[in-house]
Amino acid sequence: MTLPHPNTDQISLPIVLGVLGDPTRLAIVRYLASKQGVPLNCSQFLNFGSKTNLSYHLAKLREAGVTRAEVAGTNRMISLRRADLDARFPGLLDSVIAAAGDDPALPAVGGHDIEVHA
Amino acid sequence: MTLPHPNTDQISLPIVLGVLGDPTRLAIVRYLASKQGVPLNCSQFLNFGSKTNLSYHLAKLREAGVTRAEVAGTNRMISLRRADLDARFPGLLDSVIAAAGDDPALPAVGGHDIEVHA
DNA sequence: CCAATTGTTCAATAACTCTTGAACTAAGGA
DNA sequence: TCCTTAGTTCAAGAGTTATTGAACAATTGG
Repeated sequence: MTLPHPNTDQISLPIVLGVLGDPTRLAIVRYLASKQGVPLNCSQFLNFGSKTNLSYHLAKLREAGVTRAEVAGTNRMISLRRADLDARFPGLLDSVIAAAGDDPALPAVGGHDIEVHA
Repeated sequence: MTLPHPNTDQISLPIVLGVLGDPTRLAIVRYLASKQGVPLNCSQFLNFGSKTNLSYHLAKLREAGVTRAEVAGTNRMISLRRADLDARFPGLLDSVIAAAGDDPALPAVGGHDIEVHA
């Protein structure tokens, strides 16, 4: 029941760059980075289009080695593979996240905070 | 007769990442970086596919703000916009180039050195 | 067991990307 | 002037990507 992930040495630079070259995915990565290593389930960022589309983009990120998805019941806990990416491409993720933070043209880091009781 | 380039503040992160997420263009960038700021004309890297295709990829790089192309007679002198990219996305270009340098799966930094007399 | 919740997979479609050859423009040199 | 050299533009093709709704699987809770 575990989902397929590349291991660290299989992560490819052009694939990672290509995957990050999409505004939706960049926003997802930025959102994950803003949560400082806490894994999150998908429903916390349903701002990113339809359910199907989010699933599609999360699969792209996972298959590229940018994120990790762990199955927890009916949820998938998504986290950034910070350490793996830093080991493979030192400084890359940090500079991308920093650059994304400055860019007002990007979709805002959405994700409603969890509210008990709506 | 000058070709269109974005100015520094128009350079977009997702576009730059998308443009760099192609092995051919990454190889071109890597080649330019290896020449340390010396502008080059196109014919020096005709290893990158057909003439048309090289023109296509160089236009992508230029339009994204990654390279500058200056017209010099019948040649175009191509250079990396290092300073502009560093100003806009600090550390990004360096980490990409460093990462590309380690990746054996990427096309080699070709570009035949200019030989007088074949 | 039945229903609700989470997320994936499938099929379809519109849009975009890469690649090519042929035709073109523009500058330089004999 | 005519030929060559350097690149671009055009038209077309194959292939890929992003997006959607419908149908599906799997877990949790009554």
